[in-house]
Amino acid sequence: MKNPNRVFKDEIYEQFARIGKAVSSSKRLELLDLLCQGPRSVEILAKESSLTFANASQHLQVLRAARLVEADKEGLYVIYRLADQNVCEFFRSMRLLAESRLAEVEQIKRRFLEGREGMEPVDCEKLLRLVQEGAVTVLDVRPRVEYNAGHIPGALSIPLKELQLGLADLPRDQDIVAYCRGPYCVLSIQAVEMLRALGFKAIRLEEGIQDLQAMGFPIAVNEES
Amino acid sequence: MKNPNRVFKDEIYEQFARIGKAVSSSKRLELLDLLCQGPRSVEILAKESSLTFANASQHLQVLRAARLVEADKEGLYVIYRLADQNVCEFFRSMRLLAESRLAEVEQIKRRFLEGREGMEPVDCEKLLRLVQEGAVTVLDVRPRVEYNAGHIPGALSIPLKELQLGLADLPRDQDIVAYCRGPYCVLSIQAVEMLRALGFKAIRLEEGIQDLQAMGFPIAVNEES
DNA sequence: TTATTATTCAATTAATCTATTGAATAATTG
DNA sequence: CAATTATTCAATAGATTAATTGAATAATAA
Repeated sequence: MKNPNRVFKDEIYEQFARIGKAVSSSKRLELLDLLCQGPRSVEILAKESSLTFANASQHLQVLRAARLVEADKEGLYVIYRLADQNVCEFFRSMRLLAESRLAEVEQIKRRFLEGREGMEPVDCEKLLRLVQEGAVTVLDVRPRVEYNAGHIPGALSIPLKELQLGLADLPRDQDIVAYCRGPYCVLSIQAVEMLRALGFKAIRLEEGIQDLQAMGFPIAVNEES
Repeated sequence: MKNPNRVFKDEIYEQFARIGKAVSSSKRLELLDLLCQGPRSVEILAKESSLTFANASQHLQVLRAARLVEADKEGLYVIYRLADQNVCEFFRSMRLLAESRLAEVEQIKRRFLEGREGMEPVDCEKLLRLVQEGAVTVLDVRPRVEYNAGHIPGALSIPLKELQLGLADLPRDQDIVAYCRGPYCVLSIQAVEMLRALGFKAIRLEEGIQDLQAMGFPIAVNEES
């Protein structure tokens, strides 16, 4: 039972499993997905993922122990961020694997969109065509910090919470394509529903910035002030 | 507590976590790694991973429940295989993430190779050069079935177990580059040690077929008889 | 200094996972 | 048919994990 080859393999796969264990909880995956959008404080992460602070903090520490995220204290806040961009790509490949292998994902998505007619998203190739024709306004409804960290070039930033106030900036005669963090972020769905109710022609882009980036589309960044 | 957006997110991330749970055990990762080399019976998988049959069977069923592997009964044997090639790529990206983020992996590898002088592997760019110069014999020491499923073009197949018998086919005046399943498979290390003890000039390639394939190198396949 | 705020720690409980054992099943062979 | 072989199932004990609660810490503001 002490064959050195066996010990070696056990130790190595045990290390790989550290990554697996870190991503084996739905809440940690949600936190990781949020962190793919940019660094955040525990407080914000906890709110966005409907966790208590203590609970979010514990999950973040598990992610940190697996070296997927890092944290720095900035004044009163602890700011967590991805340890590096590969983590974001790894998360994405896991998501894509789940989407392609687990029929339940499609099912859950369909059930959620049930009764919301015309919520079928445009895909990003089509968006690109529309943009090039100049026939469309692209609208980023994520919080402003996320827009600053990376957005579709030329997109307008109106966070969902401020949408009521920002209506004046939106054209009534053009299609509006709203996007947010990706297929499982509901901000763009809410934005489209709201805009339609107000008489705008709004449609939804399913992909988030991470997806577009991975697909090779250009991304615009605003320097932090 | 029944906000439909929250329910949707919980359900979606719970699905993603199915993949994470499946790869959160070191033994399942070892099984998955083996299956990346090709389909196997429970018996063989159990032996290679030092698990009891019952235990291997249970782990394989967990992998199957996450839809990462599939199984078919062929006569007396149940043959497990990867559900699709993306699973192999996902495993590889997880391995690369662990290698880049977890210093312990490098440490364990170093400790294992300690005392085995000159076991530093050649990298595959260098191998390519050597092959093109015709100055080298490439030796695949994996079991014959794995060789048949995919190997380096022009490589000689002598499974480690048959190496003693196959020595006559090996040149004494040329470098021999042995390879196996990858950096955590010890077959090529054992082969190189054995060959050196017998006076051959042997070196090791760290990468396995999966890595070479992912890097875009050509792979040769023998049709099954 | 005290109070406030954000985060972490510690202890508990409930739930889940792992390895182990031995029995059950199912296909094949004698 | 009985025996053999490969695999799975079921039951258990031990270990690990997750959520909850309330207290502790650490930085800042009053």
